[in-house]
Parts: sequence; structure tokens; C-alpha cells
Amino acid sequence: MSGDQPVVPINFIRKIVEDDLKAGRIEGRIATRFPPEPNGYLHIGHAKSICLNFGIAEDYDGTCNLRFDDTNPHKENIEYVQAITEDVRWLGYDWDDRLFYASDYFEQLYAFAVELINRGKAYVCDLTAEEIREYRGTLTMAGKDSPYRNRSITQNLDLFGRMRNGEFPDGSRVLRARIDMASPNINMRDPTLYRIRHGVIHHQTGEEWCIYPMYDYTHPISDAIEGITHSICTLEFEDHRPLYDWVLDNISAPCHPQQIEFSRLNLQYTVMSKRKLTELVNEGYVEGWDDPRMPTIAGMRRRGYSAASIRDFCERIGVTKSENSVEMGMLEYSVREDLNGHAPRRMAVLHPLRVIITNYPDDKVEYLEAVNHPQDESMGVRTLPFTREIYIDRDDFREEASSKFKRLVSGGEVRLRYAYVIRCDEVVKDAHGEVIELHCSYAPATLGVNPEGRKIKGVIHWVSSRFGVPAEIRLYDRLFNHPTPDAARDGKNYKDQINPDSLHTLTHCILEPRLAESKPGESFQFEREGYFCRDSKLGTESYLVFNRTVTLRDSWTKIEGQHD
RNA sequence: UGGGACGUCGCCAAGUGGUAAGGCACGGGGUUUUGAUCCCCGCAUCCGCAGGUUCGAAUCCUGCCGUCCCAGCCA
Repeated sequence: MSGDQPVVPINFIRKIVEDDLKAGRIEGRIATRFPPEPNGYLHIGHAKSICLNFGIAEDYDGTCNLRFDDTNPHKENIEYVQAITEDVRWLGYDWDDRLFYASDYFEQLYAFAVELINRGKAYVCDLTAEEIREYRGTLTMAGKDSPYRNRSITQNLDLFGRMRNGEFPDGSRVLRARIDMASPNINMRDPTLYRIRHGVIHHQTGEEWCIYPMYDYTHPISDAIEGITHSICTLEFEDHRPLYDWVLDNISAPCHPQQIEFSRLNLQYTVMSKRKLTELVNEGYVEGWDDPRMPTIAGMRRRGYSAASIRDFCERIGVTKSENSVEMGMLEYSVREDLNGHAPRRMAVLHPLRVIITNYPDDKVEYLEAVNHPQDESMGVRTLPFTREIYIDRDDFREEASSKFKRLVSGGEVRLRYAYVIRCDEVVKDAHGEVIELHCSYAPATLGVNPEGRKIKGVIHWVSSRFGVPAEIRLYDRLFNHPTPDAARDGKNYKDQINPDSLHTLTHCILEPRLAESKPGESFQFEREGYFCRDSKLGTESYLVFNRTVTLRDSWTKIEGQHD
């Protein structure tokens, strides 16, 4: 340990690490790794693993490698490598010069396979894929030995060499471990170690190889080569641990890392499998891997989630082996907490309603001072131009309302944030009875002071119509209608539960002028509305596009729902 | 029904024989020129169920029940 207490609460994996350290079971230093397959973008579930692996390395003075598990060139490509690299770095982690690829080890992997053959622990099998499946047996029935299981070492060596040389077509032969076809653990029934794949260009090794090693064989050896001490993975690999150990026990491995499994993250109202996320992208349900509705790191970043908030979330949910279904409220709490502390406040009107302040001169402009953060003076101040014509939000006006409604009503008064108290004198409607404009009067003596003799209950935000800048604002809702869209119900799959209203685009919003200077990717709190992030892809210098990251906590809709 | 794992408050999660932490959510109150923030207070006589061991069990034993994962030449 590097001295201070770990900032992250202790979990069962950290406990194991600490115990190993105390017992002197670790030769050098703690070494972990994050091993993504470059076949899709990283999501919030990966963030949990990244925080765990890199976090342990940081807190116990160890190292964490970034290693691409690239043994299946059919599904992988270099774009994903780049996206994953960027996302891990953005989350705030660094691997120095320890960026590896499983494909870096292909030659060593091959040599270890030859060693296995020489020890009589692996053989070349000529069964077809279908036959292998039949021979494997079932969950309740033992499998039976392949007729090729007892080939001589010489013949296996010859055949395996010729597999590498490209003498056999795809699917004609595989290299298999020679373990136990009757094992109650199906993974131990002579699993495939190598398959033949001609004609694919591997993003790292090109056309150098026509045989590719399987995950179960590659992973333990890659870990051992890198001197990993704790190989942390998710629960579905628990059944594979005997195989992980078998591989290392049957070759001259440099060391034997310990595999530890934890349960993957399930977040309500979204899906977390790469296959499903890929389908959402490829079938056009979303606008891409970085669509702000996606639970991907790239999507969340674009939506306005900070790296700090994602890390905080990963700490809060903990690490265990039990199945879980985390509520969105947890994630929202983490973003709000971070953004509340760091996002400058601004004013923005989402649904504009014109207000004419009849007793304010038409040519007058006052520049009113507003703080950028009510609890953090160091964030400074800005000015807001105040004019005769302004916009307020339609939701902040009602012709009549109960006394619970603290905003503007006909004949009533309300405080304009950082400005004056105004009274609504007249409501102007169009032919359909729709309110199109309000005529108000302001109380000049109320700038920074409360009026005598009456209490102004409400404060609303506003933007000068002359100086305000137009913008598009995108409001997001959950991508799915059901908390667990993964679970099949009534013959429906997850795509049947997609929320058709997950995106609302508001095209006539008005922002306070200062926002024209914002940069793509910058986050703000639009007072009384929520946290918003300038989109990094859409919009121009003169047409701003903002994404709503999350709303502010809201006790009003609850109150409103209870009465009248 | 073979093997592996998991079941503590609506959700996440401590606890590993000495009499149920904490967070989120929720409810109540206070401060407030954001119905935000912040601050108080409340929120499992009970730990999947049933027996047993013990002075004493969520923690040990036995038996049930429930949930998840595994039959890719995917990872």
C-alpha cells in the first residue's frame, strides 16, 4: 500500500489483494489488467471493471495493463481499438508503456501449444464442428472421446505445424486440449485451443497467421507472460477457472496468476451486452455508439457525464458476486453531485413565452450581475442584459393556480432571478385562445432587495429577447420502457421495449448571451432546469446544440401531483 | 434434471458466533433571489424458508425453496 488508506471502500477482491500482500504471496508488486476485446465500444459495465482493475493498481502501488484480447479477427477492428483506448484514458487512467495485445503473444502461444502436444496434453482433431458438439455430450450426459484423441505426438506435431502452414482449409481441423470428456464441467471436455481462419486480415498481425488461439487458452498465458498477479473477470468465467488453471499447470508458465470473478453491472432501463448495443447501432435505433442515450462511455461523455461522476458511481455500487440491478437513480445522483459542485450556472429558456415589461424603456439596457455558482465564489460573476422584452418559460406561467404554485399567475408577482420583481397585468392570446404574450410591469426598487410589506414566493429564470441566443436543446429519457429489457416477457425481446420517446428535440430555445462563448463538451447548470452539455458533434458557432445530461432534483412535480 | 455460483430494507451493500454499518430512493422539518444545493430527523426485533448445535446464530450444521451461468471452431 502506498501509505494512505484506500479512498475506495474495501470489497472482497481488495481484501484478497491485501491478504496476499500481507501473507507475502506476491513476489513483486500487484499487477492487474483490463482486457477488452476490440469488437465494440466500452460501456458503463466496463467502467466498473476498469475502475476496479486500475483502482487496485493505484491504491496498492501496482500496475494495470491495457491488453486487447484480439484473438478473433472476424469480429474485431482497429476503430474499436482506438475508441477503447480513448475511453479508458478519458476515464482518467494511464497504462504508461504497458499497452499490449494478445496477438503480441501468438508466437509464444504457438510454442506453448507445441509443448502441450509434446506432453500428450493436446491433439489435432479432424471432427467437424457439428461432430464435436455431438461428442461433447450434454449437461447431464458425459461426452465421448474423439476418434483422433490418441494420435501420436509425432503425428500431432506434424499436423499442427501444417495447420499453421496453411495446408488445411477452415473448419477441417482444430487443436484440442486432452483433458476429460466425462468431466461434469463442460468446459473441461477437451476444449478447442486453436482454429483455422484463412483470408482474414488481423488488425495487428495482418495475414501472418491462419490459425488463431481461443480465449480460454490465450487468456491465462497472456496473464502469465505479463506477470499478472490477480486476473479479475466477470462471473460467467467462473466455470472456466479450472481450465485457466489447467493450461498454466500443463505448460512451463512463468507464473500462475489467480483468477477472481465478480458480478457484472446491470443498470435498469438499459441493456449492457455488446451484442445488443451493436444491434441498436447497426439497426438505427440510435444515432451511433456515442448517441447520448447509450450506456456507452462515449455516449455518456457526449451526454455530459463527467469521468469523475462515472468513477464515483462505480465506487458506490460496490463489487460483489451477487446478481444486481442498479437503479438509474444511483447514476443520476453521482452526476448531479459532481456537476452541482463544478458546473457554472446559466439561464436558458426551453419553452419561450414573450414578456413585455410595459413600464421599462424600450431603448434601455441594464447589465445585471449574477454569480456563476451560489456556493463557490471563486467561480466569479457574469452580467445579464435586462431589456423591456424578455422570455420566460411557458411552464412558469399559469392564468390561475393554487397557492402551491409559486411562479407567475395573472395579476400576481414573481421575482426574475438576479433582476426585478414583476407583476402580470395582461395576458395576450391568439385566435385559438393560446397565450402568446404577457404584459407585465416591474418594480424598480426590487433589484437586490425584497419589496416592503409583501412576500414574493417565487423566482423564475428569464432571457432578454434582444440579446438571447437561439439554440436547440435535446432532452433524453430512458432508452427502454422496462427496468429489465433483457429479460424476455410474453415472447417479446428487448427491442420490443424500446422507448419511442427517448429523445425530444426543442428547436426554439433561448440562451443567455454568455453561452455563445461555450465550447463543445462544456457542462452548465441551466438554473431550475438541469445540467446541460454543449454537444460535441452537432451545431455550429451560431446554432448551438445542448444535451440535457440530467434534470435537477424536482420536488414540485410531486407536490403538483398530490393536489388538485 | 450434471456442474458452478448467488440469496441481508424498494435498489446497491457492510457484517464471517456476541445480539443488523453506510449509500441511493422514500417520508417529515429547517435555511434559500435555483420548488436546486445544504442541514436535521425518520426508515429491517430482522437477515430466502424449515429444523438443529450453542448461554447466544445473518454468521456453524442439515434439509428444502428461489435466481443466475455453462453444451461457440465467441470473449
